[in-house]
Amino acid sequence: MTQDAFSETPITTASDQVFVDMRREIVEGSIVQGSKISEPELAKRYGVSRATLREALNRLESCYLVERKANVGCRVVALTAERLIEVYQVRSALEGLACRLAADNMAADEVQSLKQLLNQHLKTQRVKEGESYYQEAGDLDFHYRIIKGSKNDHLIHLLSNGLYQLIRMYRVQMGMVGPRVSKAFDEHLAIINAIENHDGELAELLMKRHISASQANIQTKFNLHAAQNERAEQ
Amino acid sequence: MTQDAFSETPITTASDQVFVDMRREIVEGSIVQGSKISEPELAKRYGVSRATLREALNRLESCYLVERKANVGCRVVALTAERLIEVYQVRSALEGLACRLAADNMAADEVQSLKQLLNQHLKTQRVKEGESYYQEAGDLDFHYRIIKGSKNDHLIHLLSNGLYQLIRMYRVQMGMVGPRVSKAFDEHLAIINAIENHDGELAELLMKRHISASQANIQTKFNLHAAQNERAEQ
DNA sequence: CCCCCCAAGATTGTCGACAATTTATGAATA
DNA sequence: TATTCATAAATTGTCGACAATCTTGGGGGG
Repeated sequence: MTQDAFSETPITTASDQVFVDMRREIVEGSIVQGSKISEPELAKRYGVSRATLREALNRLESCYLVERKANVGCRVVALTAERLIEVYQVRSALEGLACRLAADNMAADEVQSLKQLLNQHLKTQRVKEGESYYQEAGDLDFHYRIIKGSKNDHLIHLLSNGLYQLIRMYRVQMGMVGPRVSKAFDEHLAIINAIENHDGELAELLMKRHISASQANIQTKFNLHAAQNERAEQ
Repeated sequence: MTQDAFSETPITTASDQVFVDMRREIVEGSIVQGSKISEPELAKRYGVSRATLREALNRLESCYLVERKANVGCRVVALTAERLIEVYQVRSALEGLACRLAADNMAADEVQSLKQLLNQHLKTQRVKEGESYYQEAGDLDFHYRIIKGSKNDHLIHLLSNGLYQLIRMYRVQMGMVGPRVSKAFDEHLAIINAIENHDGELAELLMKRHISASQANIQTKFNLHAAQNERAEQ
């Protein structure tokens, strides 16, 4: 599974392409957070007309990566501590729900496949100790499968097309490569066990706790970042 | 508070106007659920160019009122029983969260104002017995204030600009004027009391239960509707 | 010296037309 | 008669240009 796991959009039209490209650049920070977006400039850069670019901007707004004001323009979302908290509060509630539903609705083979994936991640983790593979792609993959396991299309859309790009943006730009790898693995294991036992209540609780831990982890990095920036400005 | 309580968008541009107009027509059923949308036709009807109309369609898609397929077109969302369940599962989780946060973050005067509003609704309800005023506008108002009381902007946006138009669409088109009025009032009272006592856990629980009851109520109407339609088709 | 106002420049919103794709129509074949 | 394929019609996607709005810079008045 690639880093574009959550973008299941088949790219047919030109604005699709621009949307996907811009999304990657924003998430990775090539287009810096908080910066203003000039329509004529970017249209030229991507080699499309302004109408096509605006179509892409609309979709980026839908997934909270840019913000728009009438007659003023677009700017990339700013990664603040407050927003991080807000997003994670919402994420916790929604993914908790997804987890509870998955305990009822996930097919047996889906559960088995996910357990297998976890084991595979464990191996990979041992081999590439210290690498960010597991934390980045592996973690996303795990969460994504559970979300889909909820079988609630509205919820799936809300999380994969709505929140996760923003979450990834925080993770990538904060440089999430911490020592949480092994801990996260254990937490993942407990969650999948609860799901396998169809214990929705427990699964929800564990997922919420897992996400809280993840939030605390990012927040630490965030403060570190902020401190660095302050020092740099002096 | 009007029925447009959840549309806080100041209408500056032409596409804003089309967006608001179309949203009302879709929610109220003037543009029938499930029907295909012809861009040239509607553009002419609203007296704007296709570009402007498409801008509005993009926003309608963002709040789940229309669905889009590349190179095929737009159609109004279809009100199915499955979707109703999905939406209410999400609503329950999100508004439960909002309620829990409101118990911590709502200012004392906001709480007082809300209690006052409830009493006012009680009076109005007695006067206009059987009218749908309370259930429609009053209920929306109550929920909206709590959502805003969460002070979580992301959550507020997700609910008011995202879910509530779709919820209203179900309620309006199912003709929600039931006998749940007095029951709903008691439930609202219990919720606001929990919030006043800063008991977030209880407030969340009560809100989730309140929403479940509301869902059951709509679902009954929905089945009635479906039965009627079946009979009509024979 | 600061503030307000006005004009010039730049940016966004809107329009009509063209290109690309999908859908409808109908003739030919099995 | 049902099916398939090719062609025509209609719809969506994209473009470049114009209109409306906001921003910037400078000059005049307090």
